[in-house]
Amino acid sequence: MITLTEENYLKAILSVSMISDDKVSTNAIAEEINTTPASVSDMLKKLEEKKLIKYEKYKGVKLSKKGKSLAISIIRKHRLWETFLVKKLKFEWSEVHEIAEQLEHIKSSELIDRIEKYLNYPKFDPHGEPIPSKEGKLPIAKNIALINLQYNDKAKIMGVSLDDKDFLDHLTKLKISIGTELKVIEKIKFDLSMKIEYAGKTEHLSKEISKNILVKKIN
Amino acid sequence: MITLTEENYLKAILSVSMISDDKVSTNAIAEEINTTPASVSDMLKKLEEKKLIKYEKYKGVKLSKKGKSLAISIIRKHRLWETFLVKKLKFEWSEVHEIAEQLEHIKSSELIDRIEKYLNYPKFDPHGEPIPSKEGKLPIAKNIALINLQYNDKAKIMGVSLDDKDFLDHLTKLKISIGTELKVIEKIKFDLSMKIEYAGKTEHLSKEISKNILVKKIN
DNA sequence: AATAAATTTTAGACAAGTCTAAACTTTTTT
DNA sequence: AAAAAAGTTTAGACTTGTCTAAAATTTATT
Repeated sequence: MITLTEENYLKAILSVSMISDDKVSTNAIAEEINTTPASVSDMLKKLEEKKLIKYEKYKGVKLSKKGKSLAISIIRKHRLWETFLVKKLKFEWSEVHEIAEQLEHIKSSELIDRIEKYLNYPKFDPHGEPIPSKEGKLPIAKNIALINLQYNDKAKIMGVSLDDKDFLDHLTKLKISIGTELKVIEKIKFDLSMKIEYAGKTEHLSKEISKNILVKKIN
Repeated sequence: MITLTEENYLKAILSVSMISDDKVSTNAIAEEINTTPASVSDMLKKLEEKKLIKYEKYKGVKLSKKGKSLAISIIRKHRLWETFLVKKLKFEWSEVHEIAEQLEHIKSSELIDRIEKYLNYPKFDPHGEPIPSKEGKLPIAKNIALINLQYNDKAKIMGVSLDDKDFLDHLTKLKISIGTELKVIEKIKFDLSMKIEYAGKTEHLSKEISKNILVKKIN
């Protein structure tokens, strides 16, 4: 039996390894879940014993096949529940993260498969993140961050990479959402902010914002 | 903050006190949640400290106002989730108990209120049990157990008082469900079993079955 | 009313998960 | 290549919830 805490560690390890790919450090995991490196060390021993990770002291950690598949199944549940909350229960996209953090630990694969069917097999969650399949494939969305676009580039917003209430509420206020098409009309080197044009208006976005918006270039 | 375990204890205390009403014994609680009386004693001390129960050593326990309202809110969540699972996700009534046991602990009153609205404010769950209101009123369904009917009585099935897979699957096989109308055509004193007639057929029900079927007399 | 039986509580131990402080490795700097 | 810094692990303590065995209390029986 795998505990809720163990599930959260697996998810954190997957999440960190998405960025850096290779082996994951104790400190990085501790940061991800706001705990101490000492606690992480303790837990890594337990996960190693359960064959959920490959772990060598002082050398970092990688998910095992079993661990990765488990972590992906939790991501799958999280994103399907978020989709359910927004599509069916009419929550705002900024409100669903915390609730989905709880729902993702409900143990019943039958349940999540039925939710998926009920939602008509969605491919993306409300933040534009891809939903892993039942078989455990985690599609890698290869969108780029808005901050990387150049002057005059046109793009379509595909999602966000930060699930934070303040951030999402701010986007909502700016009327920026998935599907919005935009054009970069100025890049300010000094603070890495940028001006964009969309829906007939112009807005100035700080780097904190543009870093976390995912886009696909269009022409 | 109230823990999952504490919630389960409150639910157990409410559940036991529904039968006997008065103060609840340590042993009865232990039996209800399959643990030892010693563990219950330990937990009662903690619940008393949190003012969720009124507890005197060796004298039994009662829910406080706060404790009762919490327990009822858990029942409310349980029954609404069960209704959701059956009505929207097309689960069988025998399949939903275990999943609802998990879902009832999701912390978000907004969520459960939206589920309630999404289901159009149902009054009863799939087993015929009444769903407490948001304000915490637990309607007492005053149906009687089928076993208490007399020879020639007619009745309509209003619900079941046991949420057990084998039991519910058995009823489904007999085509007994909520709304079924029946007539008692024989009562066997020796083993407390009975014969009933419904939907144009006759069935013989053991006391284990008829004890757990709730009915309302009709004429 | 005294004793036996049943019930309940306490004492002490254990497992999971966490933390701080100290010790140990690895990496970086000089 | 030694010293310093950064990163990681261990030791020991604490919390929550559990258990067994023993002690205490209440209830039932004679």
